[in-house]
Amino acid sequence: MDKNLEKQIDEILTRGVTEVIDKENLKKRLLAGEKLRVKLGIDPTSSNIHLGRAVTLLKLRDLQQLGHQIVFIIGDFTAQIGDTSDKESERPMLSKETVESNLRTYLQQAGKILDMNKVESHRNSEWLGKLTYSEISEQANIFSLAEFSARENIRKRLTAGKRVSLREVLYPLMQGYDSVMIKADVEIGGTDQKFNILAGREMQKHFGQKPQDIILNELIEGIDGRKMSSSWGNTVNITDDPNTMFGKVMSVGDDLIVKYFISCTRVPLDEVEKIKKEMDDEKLNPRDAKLRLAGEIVKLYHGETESRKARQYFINTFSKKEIPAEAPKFVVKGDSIKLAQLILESKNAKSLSDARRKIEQGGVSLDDEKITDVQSVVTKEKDQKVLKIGKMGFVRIKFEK
RNA sequence: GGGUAGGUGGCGGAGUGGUCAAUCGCAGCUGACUGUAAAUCAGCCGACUUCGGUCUUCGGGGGUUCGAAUCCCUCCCUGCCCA
Repeated sequence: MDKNLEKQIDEILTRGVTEVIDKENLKKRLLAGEKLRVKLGIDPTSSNIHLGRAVTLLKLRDLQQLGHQIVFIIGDFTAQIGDTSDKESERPMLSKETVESNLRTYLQQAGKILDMNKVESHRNSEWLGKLTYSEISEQANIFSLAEFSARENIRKRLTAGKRVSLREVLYPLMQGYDSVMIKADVEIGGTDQKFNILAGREMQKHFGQKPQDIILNELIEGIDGRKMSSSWGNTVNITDDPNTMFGKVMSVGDDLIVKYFISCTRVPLDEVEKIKKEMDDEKLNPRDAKLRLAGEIVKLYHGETESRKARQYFINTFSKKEIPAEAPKFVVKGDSIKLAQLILESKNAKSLSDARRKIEQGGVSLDDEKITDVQSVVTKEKDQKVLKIGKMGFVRIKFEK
């Protein structure tokens, strides 16, 4: 047996993974060199792929590199139904147009991680839209109401007196039927998907197939420590520009460093272990570990050069508080402009009142000089000077006729 | 079908005729501090303003009143209980 392959497989089945069902079986099949069909359900409810979702995609990449067939199920049908997994409220149904545009951006972003030429993909509207009432009834008969109401997120809402629609209950059936249609060997997803993915096993058995194995990935916390989710606005998106991405990772709590290293990077595990140990022994400053982490993550999505630049930018602007060399330009037509207006137009405030507030509160400085007069006017003597708004906003002012 | 409770700012949730642009918590913003865009602390947190004020908001529409988120009518939506 190839020792190296076995090591790789072990890593696939453990790194950032919370649970594998059925582990023995899956490991055996992977070792045997079978080409497995690995399913990922994509829910085009939001177009941005964030680090949390990328955990799963990275795992798929590992599998793809071993020669397995990745199969995307695009939930264009289910997206219009709404999933309940780990949601505290009902998800809205989405229009066809939104789903389509989300999908396009999703696939483009997924291409940053996976070789999309080798990915097979299907839309579940292909088959779900054709099912008849009697077929749906047959499938619905596989499950009982008790199983559904026992799910934590459903039960919580039920006891809290929130509405749970019948429509939502159908969701796992659909996801499970997807597995049947593509004859999935393995399905991958976040821990929150456990129930839905397990439903796939039951469905497959019902239709005379071997039940799929399951890899459940760890869910990672967002920059505010809560679960990373688009609806919380605490995500690091893989399309974030290098500086933003770097900064967001730097703002993550210290206790998440190791978890991020494991789930969001492919830094060798023995190195991660070393970093953890050195931090525990206080030989390594968590800040430095985080600098490395941010660098690794940015490198994954933007490449080595950009990663190095982002690191330098961060150190200069936040640690040394320098004004960045490449602040975005803002062109002013004419000879002068009101400061508040300038802040608004350069998108550093959401309204004039907001801009005024920032000035009053001492958040605005021009050419290293704090300005607190709300009525200030910027004249063209300040051409090419840099305006700083808050901690992150920089604008180089350019006057033009 | 019967009963009942509701719909308030990004979210949660007070307020039940004037002192309400509306308590409070979360999110957000600014500052101080810090290795950090973390934590903590302080302030801010509808829009516009010549900083005196002005305008638009409490599910939609209509009404009563000097005056309504608060009272009445009507429409729409939702929860819960019973069938």
